[in-house]
Amino acid sequence: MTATTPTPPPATDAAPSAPAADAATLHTPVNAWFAAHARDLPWRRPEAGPWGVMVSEFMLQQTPVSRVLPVYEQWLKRWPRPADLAAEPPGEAVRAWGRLGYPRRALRLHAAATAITERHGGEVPDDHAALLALPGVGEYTAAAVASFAYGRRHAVLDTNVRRVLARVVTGVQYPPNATTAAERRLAQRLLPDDEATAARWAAATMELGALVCTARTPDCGRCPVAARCAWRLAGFPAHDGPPRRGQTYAGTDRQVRGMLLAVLREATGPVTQEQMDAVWDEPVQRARALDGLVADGLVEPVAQGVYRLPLE
DNA sequence: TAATCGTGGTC
DNA sequence: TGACCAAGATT
Repeated sequence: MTATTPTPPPATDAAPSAPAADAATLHTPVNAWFAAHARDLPWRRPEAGPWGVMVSEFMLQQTPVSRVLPVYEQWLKRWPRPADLAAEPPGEAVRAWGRLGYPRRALRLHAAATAITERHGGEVPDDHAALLALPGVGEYTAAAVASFAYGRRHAVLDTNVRRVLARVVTGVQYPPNATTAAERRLAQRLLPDDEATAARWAAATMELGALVCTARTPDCGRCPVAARCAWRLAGFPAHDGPPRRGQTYAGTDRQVRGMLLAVLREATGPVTQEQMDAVWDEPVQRARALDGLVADGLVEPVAQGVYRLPLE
């Protein structure tokens, strides 16, 4: 709703009366744009392999690329295969997660590595259903790994793709709050028939959303399908539905959990209650946050008033 | 379905 | 300057 008015594309790029966007007219320009403008991200290089792709997908859940890059490099160097990670205590994954946020992802990635080692011979599965069965892998991540790592044909619906489709095809500024069946049908309908083209399309639409068709200030002048964008052709109508609920953070349990876990991460061994009490002075909320961390398996009680990152 | 779950950068 | 946003999953 507060997005800046998009930059109009140069007149030469806009066909006078372009037809509405459809699958046939979108694949070629979007994939060509991707070929020319894709970022050189480490998990896109051949040497990353399926495990590198999976690690990146876990880290990128709700976390910007710029913050993932250094941690990704450390992880892949330290744990080049799933079995390497599975061989260490889950607490080491939590510690190495650093400040990426949502540390349960570290725990789930460790659990996924364990499952891959035990059930899949140490190889990241290439099958969507097998991927979906892994801890921390939902519909998006399963499709992303199958598509990016193995070239499979899947609709990959992340926040970028949802926004691109909402604008280019549906003609609205933003997609709904939660992914709808209609969005899935649309993504499925737009998926190229050819497997390799579909995999490229998945990465290309994501990249287009990340670099050009951004949430706040889309740069239509650089968009390969601006001439056929339904939202643009409609005159950039503003989002009407209810505003997305804000993610307030200051003073919440999440903030307290984060501060408590930071104490554990930065310590080399077990930590005393006293050390944790020092970072938050409201005792009820502090206790609730710590209980939550223990319940989630992110913190392990060692003895009365002593805690550590989980060894199992 | 809606709430919960971190952290930091941007405008 | 505070609200919004960032390759979601789980319950």
